[in-house]
Amino acid sequence: MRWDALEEEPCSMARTIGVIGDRWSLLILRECFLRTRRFEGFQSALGITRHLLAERLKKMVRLGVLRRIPYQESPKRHEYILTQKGLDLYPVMMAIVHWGDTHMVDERGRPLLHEHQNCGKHFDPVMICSECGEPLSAKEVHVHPGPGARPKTALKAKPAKTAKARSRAA
Amino acid sequence: MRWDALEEEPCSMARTIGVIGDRWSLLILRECFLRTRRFEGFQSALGITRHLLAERLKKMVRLGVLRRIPYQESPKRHEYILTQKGLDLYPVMMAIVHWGDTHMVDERGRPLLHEHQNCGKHFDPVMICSECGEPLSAKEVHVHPGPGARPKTALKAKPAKTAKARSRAA
DNA sequence: GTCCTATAGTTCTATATTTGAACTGTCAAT
DNA sequence: ATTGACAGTTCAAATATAGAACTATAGGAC
Repeated sequence: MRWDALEEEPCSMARTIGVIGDRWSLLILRECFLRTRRFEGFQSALGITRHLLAERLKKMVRLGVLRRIPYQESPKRHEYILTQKGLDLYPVMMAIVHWGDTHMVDERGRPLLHEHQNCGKHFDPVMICSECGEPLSAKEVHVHPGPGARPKTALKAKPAKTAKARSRAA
Repeated sequence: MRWDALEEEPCSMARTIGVIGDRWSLLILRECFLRTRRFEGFQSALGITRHLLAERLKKMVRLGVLRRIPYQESPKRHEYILTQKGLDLYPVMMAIVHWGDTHMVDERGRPLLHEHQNCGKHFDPVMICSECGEPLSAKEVHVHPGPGARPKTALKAKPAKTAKARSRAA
């Protein structure tokens, strides 16, 4: 499967993976949320090759996650800022960070603490049901096909052939 | 940067990306949450090559996200189920799906609807602050170094050299 | 005006990863 | 004795990423 095929899948997760499903895009977005805006900033913070960085920034601009805006003339320079669509990825980022904080920290503890300006406290992100407000767990959720569903087919339907079946066909 | 270097980073996001930061791992996990358990099930649902599927399953078992348990003897067959560590990825999955539902659907609407058994309603996942219960947005959160932080260094510190600097050195 | 630096890229080759297709091995059913 | 289901493994070819150098514009130092 090619990357652009993902965006056509009748699955919101596959489509989103087409946007953020590679490590550099996710790390670039982390930097965006930490207020990095410029090419050199991303490059030195991440150690990503300049080639790939240029590529990924272009892609995320094309997909509407980042906007490229000039911050000076002569020489022309631009910076990359999150669009609303990009800002909306915040829960994804926080969910990822929180899982890492829970399962991947070493003995020294968390690398970053998050403070909610609203209440002034260090917090963890918690995911709840929009309807009843209770925390969500996988076991309490059932899925149903929605209006954009497709008859049950594989991402790529293709019957396997055995060696015997092939030799028969030949 | 190599993949295994990610797991050493003093950043919960980088470490998590080392686990789930590639498209196939995420799609395999999607299938796990949709109750797929077996090799052929993953393969036919995703169209992933058998080679990579075997590889990724092994990796996720090694990382403690999946457990490989026998479901029959002769011939020996195993299935892959989520550990608690794997189940804890649910908020990450839901956040990804929800972003796709918001920003990547076509005119036909959502491919999947989620029903919360608790309240019986179709819902969206909402991320809130564990302390005050208010929904989170990027702008209301400040980050501070935690106990596991490291003095400010790049993922990979390496000064750039200009052509001139190089010819001087030669 | 020549050199040096900062910034934002582009280009090139070497290496690593992924794809696609075929092959292996065990057992049950026909 | 053959076929099919299942869970992989193997290998060549295509694609992506890493690493390093190069290009371009402009400001300031000398």
